[in-house]
Amino acid sequence: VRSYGQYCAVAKTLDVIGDRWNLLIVRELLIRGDCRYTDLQHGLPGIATNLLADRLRELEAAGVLTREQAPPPIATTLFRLTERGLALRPVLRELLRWGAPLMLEPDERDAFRSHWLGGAAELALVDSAPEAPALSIELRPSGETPVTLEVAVGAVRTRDGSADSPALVLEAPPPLLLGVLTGQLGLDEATEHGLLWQGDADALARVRLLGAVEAQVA
Amino acid sequence: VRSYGQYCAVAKTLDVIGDRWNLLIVRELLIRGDCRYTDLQHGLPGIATNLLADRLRELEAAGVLTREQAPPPIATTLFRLTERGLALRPVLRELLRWGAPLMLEPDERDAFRSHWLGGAAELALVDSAPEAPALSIELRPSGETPVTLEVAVGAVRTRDGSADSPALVLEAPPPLLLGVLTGQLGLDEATEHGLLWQGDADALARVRLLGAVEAQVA
DNA sequence: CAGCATCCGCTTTGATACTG
DNA sequence: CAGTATCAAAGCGGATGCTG
Repeated sequence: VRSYGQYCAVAKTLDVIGDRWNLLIVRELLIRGDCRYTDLQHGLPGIATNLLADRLRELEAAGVLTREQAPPPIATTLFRLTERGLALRPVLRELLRWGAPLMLEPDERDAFRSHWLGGAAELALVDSAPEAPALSIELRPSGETPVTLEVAVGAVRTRDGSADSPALVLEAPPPLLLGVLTGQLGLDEATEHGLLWQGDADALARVRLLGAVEAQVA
Repeated sequence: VRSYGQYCAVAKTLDVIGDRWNLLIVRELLIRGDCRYTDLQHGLPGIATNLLADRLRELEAAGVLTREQAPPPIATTLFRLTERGLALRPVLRELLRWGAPLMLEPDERDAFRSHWLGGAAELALVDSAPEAPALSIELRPSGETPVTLEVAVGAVRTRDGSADSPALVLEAPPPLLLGVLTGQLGLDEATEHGLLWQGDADALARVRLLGAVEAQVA
Protein backbone atom coordinates (compact mmCIF):
# COMPACT_ATOMS: atom_id res chain seq x y z
CA VAL A 1 0.00 0.00 0.00
CA ARG A 2 2.93 2.25 0.63
CA SER A 3 3.62 4.49 -2.36
CA TYR A 4 7.07 4.99 -3.82
CA GLY A 5 6.25 8.67 -4.12
CA GLN A 6 7.87 9.00 -7.52
CA TYR A 7 6.42 10.78 -10.51
CA CYS A 8 7.21 7.88 -12.84
CA ALA A 9 4.70 5.64 -14.59
CA VAL A 10 6.50 2.43 -13.63
CA ALA A 11 6.57 3.41 -9.98
CA LYS A 12 2.89 4.42 -10.14
CA THR A 13 2.02 1.04 -11.60
CA LEU A 14 3.93 -0.72 -8.86
CA ASP A 15 2.09 1.41 -6.31
CA VAL A 16 -1.07 -0.33 -7.49
CA ILE A 17 -0.04 -3.87 -8.43
CA GLY A 18 3.42 -4.15 -6.92
CA ASP A 19 2.35 -5.41 -3.52
CA ARG A 20 2.86 -9.06 -2.79
CA TRP A 21 0.15 -11.35 -4.23
CA ASN A 22 -1.54 -8.61 -6.25
CA LEU A 23 -0.33 -9.70 -9.67
CA LEU A 24 -1.03 -13.33 -8.89
CA ILE A 25 -4.61 -12.44 -8.03
CA VAL A 26 -4.85 -10.73 -11.40
CA ARG A 27 -3.32 -13.84 -12.98
CA GLU A 28 -6.07 -16.00 -11.49
CA LEU A 29 -8.85 -13.75 -12.72
CA LEU A 30 -7.28 -13.41 -16.16
CA ILE A 31 -6.92 -17.15 -16.58
CA ARG A 32 -10.12 -18.33 -15.00
CA GLY A 33 -12.46 -15.44 -15.50
CA ASP A 34 -14.79 -14.51 -12.67
CA CYS A 35 -13.92 -16.22 -9.41
CA ARG A 36 -15.39 -16.79 -6.01
CA TYR A 37 -13.31 -16.10 -2.93
CA THR A 38 -12.61 -19.77 -2.43
CA ASP A 39 -11.68 -20.24 -6.09
CA LEU A 40 -9.03 -17.60 -5.59
CA GLN A 41 -7.81 -19.30 -2.44
CA HIS A 42 -7.45 -22.56 -4.33
CA GLY A 43 -5.55 -20.89 -7.17
CA LEU A 44 -3.24 -19.04 -4.78
CA PRO A 45 -1.80 -21.72 -2.52
CA GLY A 46 0.13 -20.10 0.30
CA ILE A 47 -1.87 -16.88 0.61
CA ALA A 48 -3.26 -16.05 4.02
CA THR A 49 -6.98 -15.47 3.99
CA ASN A 50 -6.71 -12.06 5.62
CA LEU A 51 -4.24 -10.98 2.96
CA LEU A 52 -6.53 -12.14 0.19
CA ALA A 53 -9.37 -10.14 1.68
CA ASP A 54 -7.12 -7.08 2.05
CA ARG A 55 -5.76 -7.29 -1.47
CA LEU A 56 -9.19 -7.72 -2.99
CA ARG A 57 -10.32 -4.53 -1.27
CA GLU A 58 -7.24 -2.66 -2.47
CA LEU A 59 -7.58 -3.84 -6.04
CA GLU A 60 -11.24 -2.98 -5.99
CA ALA A 61 -10.46 0.51 -4.75
CA ALA A 62 -7.84 0.89 -7.48
CA GLY A 63 -10.38 -0.02 -10.14
CA VAL A 64 -8.68 -3.24 -11.16
CA LEU A 65 -11.54 -5.52 -10.21
CA THR A 66 -15.14 -5.38 -9.10
CA ARG A 67 -17.20 -7.38 -6.67
CA GLU A 68 -20.43 -8.61 -8.24
CA GLN A 69 -23.44 -10.19 -6.65
CA ALA A 70 -24.11 -13.21 -8.82
CA PRO A 71 -27.79 -13.62 -9.60
CA PRO A 72 -29.73 -16.50 -8.10
CA PRO A 73 -29.47 -19.48 -8.12
CA ILE A 74 -25.76 -18.92 -7.44
CA ALA A 75 -26.13 -16.38 -4.68
CA THR A 76 -22.48 -15.71 -4.10
CA THR A 77 -20.16 -12.81 -4.74
CA LEU A 78 -17.94 -12.99 -7.78
CA PHE A 79 -14.71 -11.12 -8.35
CA ARG A 80 -14.26 -9.84 -11.88
CA LEU A 81 -11.54 -7.87 -13.62
CA THR A 82 -12.54 -4.47 -14.93
CA GLU A 83 -11.44 -3.18 -18.31
CA ARG A 84 -8.49 -1.66 -16.52
CA GLY A 85 -7.66 -4.99 -14.95
CA LEU A 86 -7.86 -6.82 -18.25
CA ALA A 87 -5.37 -4.30 -19.60
CA LEU A 88 -2.77 -5.98 -17.40
CA ARG A 89 -2.66 -8.93 -19.77
CA PRO A 90 0.43 -7.64 -21.64
CA VAL A 91 2.20 -7.16 -18.33
CA LEU A 92 1.48 -10.74 -17.32
CA ARG A 93 2.56 -11.96 -20.75
CA GLU A 94 5.96 -10.31 -20.47
CA LEU A 95 6.45 -11.56 -16.93
CA LEU A 96 5.62 -15.03 -18.20
CA ARG A 97 8.06 -14.79 -21.08
CA TRP A 98 10.86 -13.62 -18.84
CA GLY A 99 10.20 -16.36 -16.32
CA ALA A 100 9.96 -19.19 -18.84
CA PRO A 101 13.63 -20.17 -18.46
CA LEU A 102 13.15 -20.45 -14.70
CA MET A 103 10.75 -23.33 -15.27
CA LEU A 104 13.55 -25.59 -16.46
CA GLU A 105 14.72 -26.44 -12.95
CA PRO A 106 11.55 -27.43 -11.16
CA ASP A 107 11.41 -27.62 -7.40
CA GLU A 108 9.55 -30.65 -6.16
CA ARG A 109 8.06 -28.65 -3.32
CA ASP A 110 6.36 -26.16 -5.61
CA ALA A 111 2.59 -26.20 -5.78
CA PHE A 112 0.98 -26.72 -9.14
CA ARG A 113 -2.43 -26.06 -10.65
CA SER A 114 -3.53 -27.23 -14.06
CA HIS A 115 -5.06 -23.92 -15.04
CA TRP A 116 -1.68 -22.20 -14.62
CA LEU A 117 -0.46 -24.34 -17.48
CA GLY A 118 -3.54 -23.50 -19.49
CA GLY A 119 -3.12 -19.81 -18.82
CA ALA A 120 0.51 -19.92 -19.87
CA ALA A 121 -0.46 -21.62 -23.11
CA GLU A 122 -3.12 -19.00 -23.76
CA LEU A 123 -0.66 -16.16 -23.18
CA ALA A 124 2.36 -17.54 -24.97
CA LEU A 125 1.11 -19.81 -27.75
CA VAL A 126 -0.57 -19.05 -31.06
CA ASP A 127 -2.24 -21.19 -33.67
CA SER A 128 0.26 -21.58 -36.49
CA ALA A 129 -2.42 -22.47 -39.06
CA PRO A 130 -5.36 -20.09 -38.61
CA GLU A 131 -7.10 -21.42 -41.72
CA ALA A 132 -7.05 -25.06 -40.64
CA PRO A 133 -10.02 -26.60 -38.78
CA ALA A 134 -10.19 -26.22 -35.03
CA LEU A 135 -8.74 -28.94 -32.86
CA SER A 136 -8.31 -29.73 -29.18
CA ILE A 137 -5.35 -30.96 -27.21
CA GLU A 138 -5.98 -32.40 -23.78
CA LEU A 139 -3.25 -32.01 -21.17
CA ARG A 140 -3.12 -34.27 -18.14
CA PRO A 141 -0.52 -33.04 -15.68
CA SER A 142 0.38 -36.00 -13.48
CA GLY A 143 -1.84 -36.11 -10.46
CA GLU A 144 -3.83 -33.02 -11.41
CA THR A 145 -7.06 -32.33 -13.22
CA PRO A 146 -6.92 -32.20 -17.02
CA VAL A 147 -7.05 -29.00 -19.03
CA THR A 148 -7.91 -28.56 -22.68
CA LEU A 149 -6.28 -26.35 -25.30
CA GLU A 150 -8.63 -25.28 -28.05
CA VAL A 151 -6.64 -24.30 -31.11
CA ALA A 152 -8.62 -22.31 -33.65
CA VAL A 153 -8.65 -19.21 -35.85
CA GLY A 154 -5.11 -18.24 -35.00
CA ALA A 155 -5.39 -18.35 -31.24
CA VAL A 156 -5.13 -20.83 -28.40
CA ARG A 157 -7.85 -20.78 -25.76
CA THR A 158 -8.00 -23.04 -22.74
CA ARG A 159 -10.70 -24.63 -20.69
CA ASP A 160 -10.67 -26.66 -17.50
CA GLY A 161 -11.49 -30.31 -17.84
CA SER A 162 -11.30 -32.94 -20.55
CA ALA A 163 -11.91 -32.44 -24.26
CA ASP A 164 -14.83 -34.01 -26.10
CA SER A 165 -12.82 -35.44 -28.96
CA PRO A 166 -9.22 -34.37 -28.59
CA ALA A 167 -6.84 -34.66 -31.50
CA LEU A 168 -4.11 -35.39 -29.01
CA VAL A 169 -3.86 -36.28 -25.34
CA LEU A 170 -0.63 -35.69 -23.42
CA GLU A 171 0.00 -37.01 -19.92
CA ALA A 172 3.20 -36.19 -18.05
CA PRO A 173 4.62 -34.20 -15.16
CA PRO A 174 4.15 -30.46 -15.75
CA PRO A 175 7.76 -29.67 -16.72
CA LEU A 176 7.65 -32.30 -19.44
CA LEU A 177 4.35 -30.96 -20.78
CA LEU A 178 5.87 -27.50 -20.88
CA GLY A 179 8.89 -28.72 -22.78
CA VAL A 180 6.73 -30.35 -25.40
CA LEU A 181 4.39 -27.39 -25.81
CA THR A 182 7.22 -24.90 -26.19
CA GLY A 183 8.96 -27.12 -28.69
CA GLN A 184 12.08 -27.47 -26.57
CA LEU A 185 11.43 -31.17 -26.23
CA GLY A 186 10.49 -33.50 -29.07
CA LEU A 187 7.64 -35.92 -28.57
CA ASP A 188 10.01 -38.89 -28.82
CA GLU A 189 12.43 -37.39 -26.37
CA ALA A 190 9.67 -36.60 -23.92
CA THR A 191 8.29 -40.11 -24.26
CA GLU A 192 11.66 -41.46 -23.13
CA HIS A 193 11.35 -39.29 -20.04
CA GLY A 194 7.98 -40.73 -19.20
CA LEU A 195 5.41 -38.81 -21.23
CA LEU A 196 2.35 -40.74 -22.35
CA TRP A 197 0.48 -39.63 -25.43
CA GLN A 198 -2.28 -40.75 -27.66
CA GLY A 199 -3.71 -39.35 -30.88
CA ASP A 200 -2.30 -37.26 -33.68
CA ALA A 201 1.27 -36.14 -33.02
CA ASP A 202 1.00 -33.57 -35.81
CA ALA A 203 -1.48 -31.60 -33.76
CA LEU A 204 1.51 -30.21 -31.86
CA ALA A 205 2.66 -28.43 -35.00
CA ARG A 206 -0.44 -26.28 -34.72
CA VAL A 207 0.83 -24.47 -31.64
CA ARG A 208 3.78 -22.12 -31.93
CA LEU A 209 5.53 -19.92 -29.40
CA LEU A 210 4.63 -16.28 -29.65
CA GLY A 211 8.00 -14.58 -29.84
CA ALA A 212 9.65 -14.08 -33.19
CA VAL A 213 6.98 -11.65 -34.32
CA GLU A 214 7.13 -9.66 -31.13
CA ALA A 215 10.89 -9.36 -31.20
CA GLN A 216 10.66 -7.53 -34.50
CA VAL A 217 8.30 -4.94 -33.15
CA ALA A 218 10.24 -4.41 -29.93
CA VAL B 1 13.20 -13.04 -0.91
CA ARG B 2 10.42 -15.34 0.10
CA SER B 3 9.30 -17.57 -2.77
CA TYR B 4 5.67 -18.07 -3.71
CA GLY B 5 6.46 -21.76 -4.13
CA GLN B 6 4.34 -22.10 -7.24
CA TYR B 7 5.34 -23.87 -10.43
CA CYS B 8 4.21 -20.97 -12.62
CA ALA B 9 6.42 -18.74 -14.71
CA VAL B 10 4.78 -15.53 -13.52
CA ALA B 11 5.25 -16.51 -9.88
CA LYS B 12 8.86 -17.51 -10.59
CA THR B 13 9.50 -14.13 -12.16
CA LEU B 14 8.01 -12.37 -9.17
CA ASP B 15 10.21 -14.49 -6.91
CA VAL B 16 13.16 -12.75 -8.56
CA ILE B 17 12.01 -9.22 -9.32
CA GLY B 18 8.80 -8.92 -7.30
CA ASP B 19 10.37 -7.67 -4.10
CA ARG B 20 9.99 -4.03 -3.30
CA TRP B 21 12.46 -1.74 -5.17
CA ASN B 22 13.82 -4.50 -7.40
CA LEU B 23 12.12 -3.41 -10.60
CA LEU B 24 12.94 0.22 -9.92
CA ILE B 25 16.61 -0.68 -9.59
CA VAL B 26 16.33 -2.37 -12.98
CA ARG B 27 14.61 0.74 -14.30
CA GLU B 28 17.53 2.89 -13.23
CA LEU B 29 20.10 0.63 -14.86
CA LEU B 30 18.04 0.30 -18.03
CA ILE B 31 17.63 4.04 -18.38
CA ARG B 32 21.02 5.21 -17.28
CA GLY B 33 23.28 2.31 -18.14
CA ASP B 34 26.01 1.39 -15.68
CA CYS B 35 25.63 3.10 -12.33
CA ARG B 36 27.59 3.63 -9.17
CA TYR B 37 25.97 2.93 -5.84
CA THR B 38 25.38 6.60 -5.23
CA ASP B 39 23.93 7.10 -8.69
CA LEU B 40 21.36 4.47 -7.82
CA GLN B 41 20.61 6.16 -4.53
CA HIS B 42 19.98 9.42 -6.34
CA GLY B 43 17.68 7.76 -8.85
CA LEU B 44 15.74 5.92 -6.16
CA PRO B 45 14.65 8.57 -3.69
CA GLY B 46 13.15 6.95 -0.62
CA ILE B 47 15.16 3.74 -0.60
CA ALA B 48 17.03 2.88 2.58
CA THR B 49 20.71 2.31 1.98
CA ASN B 50 20.74 -1.13 3.57
CA LEU B 51 17.87 -2.19 1.35
CA LEU B 52 19.72 -1.01 -1.74
CA ALA B 53 22.76 -3.04 -0.74
CA ASP B 54 20.58 -6.10 -0.04
CA ARG B 55 18.71 -5.85 -3.31
CA LEU B 56 21.88 -5.42 -5.32
CA ARG B 57 23.24 -8.63 -3.83
CA GLU B 58 20.00 -10.47 -4.53
CA LEU B 59 19.82 -9.29 -8.11
CA GLU B 60 23.45 -10.16 -8.61
CA ALA B 61 22.84 -13.67 -7.27
CA ALA B 62 19.84 -14.01 -9.58
CA GLY B 63 21.98 -13.11 -12.58
CA VAL B 64 20.14 -9.88 -13.33
CA LEU B 65 23.13 -7.60 -12.80
CA THR B 66 26.85 -7.76 -12.24
CA ARG B 67 29.26 -5.76 -10.18
CA GLU B 68 32.23 -4.53 -12.19
CA GLN B 69 35.44 -2.94 -11.06
CA ALA B 70 35.75 0.09 -13.28
CA PRO B 71 39.28 0.52 -14.61
CA PRO B 72 41.42 3.39 -13.36
CA PRO B 73 41.19 6.35 -13.31
CA ILE B 74 37.61 5.79 -12.12
CA ALA B 75 38.36 3.22 -9.46
CA THR B 76 34.83 2.56 -8.32
CA THR B 77 32.46 -0.36 -8.65
CA LEU B 78 29.83 -0.15 -11.34
CA PHE B 79 26.55 -2.02 -11.42
CA ARG B 80 25.57 -3.28 -14.84
CA LEU B 81 22.62 -5.25 -16.17
CA THR B 82 23.42 -8.65 -17.61
CA GLU B 83 21.82 -9.93 -20.81
CA ARG B 84 19.17 -11.44 -18.60
CA GLY B 85 18.58 -8.11 -16.91
CA LEU B 86 18.29 -6.28 -20.20
CA ALA B 87 15.62 -8.80 -21.17
CA LEU B 88 13.38 -7.13 -18.59
CA ARG B 89 12.93 -4.17 -20.93
CA PRO B 90 9.59 -5.45 -22.32
CA VAL B 91 8.32 -5.93 -18.78
CA LEU B 92 9.19 -2.35 -17.90
CA ARG B 93 7.63 -1.12 -21.12
CA GLU B 94 4.31 -2.79 -20.35
CA LEU B 95 4.33 -1.53 -16.78
CA LEU B 96 4.98 1.94 -18.16
CA ARG B 97 2.14 1.71 -20.62
CA TRP B 98 -0.30 0.53 -18.01
CA GLY B 99 0.73 3.26 -15.62
CA ALA B 100 0.60 6.11 -18.13
CA PRO B 101 -2.98 7.10 -17.22
CA LEU B 102 -1.94 7.37 -13.59
CA MET B 103 0.36 10.25 -14.51
CA LEU B 104 -2.58 12.51 -15.28
CA GLU B 105 -3.22 13.36 -11.65
CA PRO B 106 0.19 14.37 -10.35
CA ASP B 107 0.88 14.54 -6.64
CA GLU B 108 2.91 17.58 -5.68
CA ARG B 109 4.79 15.57 -3.08
CA ASP B 110 6.14 13.07 -5.60
CA ALA B 111 9.84 13.08 -6.31
CA PHE B 112 10.96 13.61 -9.88
CA ARG B 113 14.12 12.93 -11.87
CA SER B 114 14.69 14.12 -15.41
CA HIS B 115 16.04 10.81 -16.59
CA TRP B 116 12.75 9.09 -15.67
CA LEU B 117 11.15 11.24 -18.33
CA GLY B 118 13.92 10.38 -20.76
CA GLY B 119 13.57 6.69 -20.05
CA ALA B 120 9.82 6.82 -20.54
CA ALA B 121 10.34 8.52 -23.90
CA GLU B 122 12.84 5.89 -24.93
CA LEU B 123 10.49 3.06 -24.00
CA ALA B 124 7.25 4.46 -25.35
CA LEU B 125 8.11 6.73 -28.28
CA VAL B 126 9.29 5.95 -31.78
CA ASP B 127 10.62 8.07 -34.63
CA SER B 128 7.75 8.49 -37.06
CA ALA B 129 10.05 9.36 -40.00
CA PRO B 130 13.00 6.95 -39.96
CA GLU B 131 14.29 8.28 -43.29
CA ALA B 132 14.42 11.89 -42.22
CA PRO B 133 17.62 13.43 -40.81
CA ALA B 134 18.33 13.03 -37.10
CA LEU B 135 17.22 15.76 -34.73
CA SER B 136 17.30 16.56 -31.04
CA ILE B 137 14.66 17.82 -28.66
CA GLU B 138 15.77 19.24 -25.36
CA LEU B 139 13.44 18.87 -22.40
CA ARG B 140 13.75 21.15 -19.39
CA PRO B 141 11.52 19.93 -16.58
CA SER B 142 10.97 22.91 -14.30
CA GLY B 143 13.60 23.01 -11.62
CA GLU B 144 15.41 19.90 -12.83
CA THR B 145 18.34 19.18 -15.07
CA PRO B 146 17.67 19.06 -18.82
CA VAL B 147 17.46 15.83 -20.80
CA THR B 148 17.82 15.40 -24.55
CA LEU B 149 15.82 13.21 -26.91
CA GLU B 150 17.76 12.12 -29.97
CA VAL B 151 15.34 11.15 -32.71
CA ALA B 152 16.93 9.15 -35.50
CA VAL B 153 16.63 6.04 -37.69
CA GLY B 154 13.24 5.10 -36.34
CA ALA B 155 14.05 5.22 -32.66
CA VAL B 156 14.19 7.71 -29.80
CA ARG B 157 17.26 7.63 -27.58
CA THR B 158 17.86 9.90 -24.61
CA ARG B 159 20.83 11.45 -22.97
CA ASP B 160 21.29 13.50 -19.81
CA GLY B 161 22.07 17.15 -20.27
CA SER B 162 21.50 19.78 -22.94
CA ALA B 163 21.57 19.25 -26.69
CA ASP B 164 24.21 20.80 -28.92
CA SER B 165 21.84 22.26 -31.47
CA PRO B 166 18.32 21.19 -30.58
CA ALA B 167 15.57 21.51 -33.14
CA LEU B 168 13.21 22.24 -30.28
CA VAL B 169 13.48 23.15 -26.62
CA LEU B 170 10.56 22.58 -24.25
CA GLU B 171 10.43 23.89 -20.72
CA ALA B 172 7.53 23.09 -18.41
CA PRO B 173 6.51 21.12 -15.35
CA PRO B 174 6.85 17.37 -15.97
CA PRO B 175 3.13 16.61 -16.42
CA LEU B 176 2.91 19.24 -19.14
CA LEU B 177 5.96 17.87 -20.92
CA LEU B 178 4.43 14.41 -20.79
CA GLY B 179 1.18 15.66 -22.26
CA VAL B 180 2.95 17.30 -25.16
CA LEU B 181 5.19 14.30 -25.89
CA THR B 182 2.32 11.84 -25.86
CA GLY B 183 0.26 14.07 -28.09
CA GLN B 184 -2.52 14.43 -25.56
CA LEU B 185 -1.80 18.12 -25.34
CA GLY B 186 -1.27 20.44 -28.28
CA LEU B 187 1.66 22.84 -28.19
CA ASP B 188 -0.70 25.81 -28.14
CA GLU B 189 -2.78 24.36 -25.37
CA ALA B 190 0.30 23.54 -23.31
CA THR B 191 1.64 27.05 -23.85
CA GLU B 192 -1.52 28.40 -22.27
CA HIS B 193 -0.80 26.26 -19.24
CA GLY B 194 2.68 27.67 -18.87
CA LEU B 195 4.91 25.73 -21.25
CA LEU B 196 7.79 27.65 -22.80
CA TRP B 197 9.19 26.53 -26.11
CA GLN B 198 11.61 27.63 -28.72
CA GLY B 199 12.57 26.23 -32.10
CA ASP B 200 10.76 24.12 -34.65
CA ALA B 201 7.32 23.02 -33.49
CA ASP B 202 7.19 20.47 -36.31
CA ALA B 203 9.93 18.46 -34.60
CA LEU B 204 7.22 17.12 -32.32
CA ALA B 205 5.63 15.33 -35.25
CA ARG B 206 8.72 13.16 -35.41
CA VAL B 207 7.87 11.37 -32.17
CA ARG B 208 4.91 9.04 -32.04
CA LEU B 209 3.52 6.85 -29.29
CA LEU B 210 4.36 3.21 -29.66
CA GLY B 211 1.01 1.49 -29.40
CA ALA B 212 -1.03 0.97 -32.52
CA VAL B 213 1.52 -1.43 -33.99
CA GLU B 214 1.77 -3.43 -30.80
CA ALA B 215 -1.94 -3.78 -30.43
CA GLN B 216 -2.10 -5.60 -33.75
CA VAL B 217 0.47 -8.14 -32.72
CA ALA B 218 -1.03 -8.72 -29.29
C1' DC C 1 33.44 10.32 -0.45
C1' DA C 2 31.69 5.61 -2.02
C1' DG C 3 29.78 1.47 -0.24
C1' DC C 4 28.13 -0.53 2.79
C1' DA C 5 26.71 -2.71 8.13
C1' DT C 6 24.14 -2.12 12.46
C1' DC C 7 20.47 -0.92 15.30
C1' DC C 8 15.73 0.37 16.24
C1' DG C 9 10.78 1.27 15.78
C1' DC C 10 7.15 0.40 12.87
C1' DT C 11 4.44 -2.01 9.33
C1' DT C 12 3.40 -5.98 6.69
C1' DT C 13 3.07 -10.71 6.28
C1' DG C 14 1.85 -15.47 7.42
C1' DA C 15 -0.35 -19.04 10.12
C1' DT C 16 -4.09 -20.32 12.66
C1' DA C 17 -8.48 -20.01 14.83
C1' DC C 18 -12.96 -18.53 14.72
C1' DT C 19 -17.73 -16.61 12.84
C1' DG C 20 -22.17 -15.11 10.31
C1' DC D 1 -18.82 -19.53 1.51
C1' DA D 2 -16.61 -15.45 2.68
C1' DG D 3 -14.56 -13.58 5.33
C1' DT D 4 -12.71 -11.37 10.62
C1' DA D 5 -9.54 -11.71 14.74
C1' DT D 6 -5.28 -12.57 16.80
C1' DC D 7 -0.44 -12.85 17.21
C1' DA D 8 4.41 -14.04 16.08
C1' DA D 9 7.87 -13.35 12.63
C1' DA D 10 9.74 -11.09 8.90
C1' DG D 11 10.48 -6.98 6.18
C1' DC D 12 10.91 -2.04 5.70
C1' DG D 13 12.40 2.87 6.54
C1' DG D 14 15.31 6.01 8.94
C1' DA D 15 19.37 7.20 11.40
C1' DT D 16 23.89 6.46 12.36
C1' DG D 17 28.52 4.47 12.29
C1' DC D 18 32.31 2.14 10.10
C1' DT D 19 35.95 1.30 6.54
C1' DG D 20 38.70 1.81 2.38
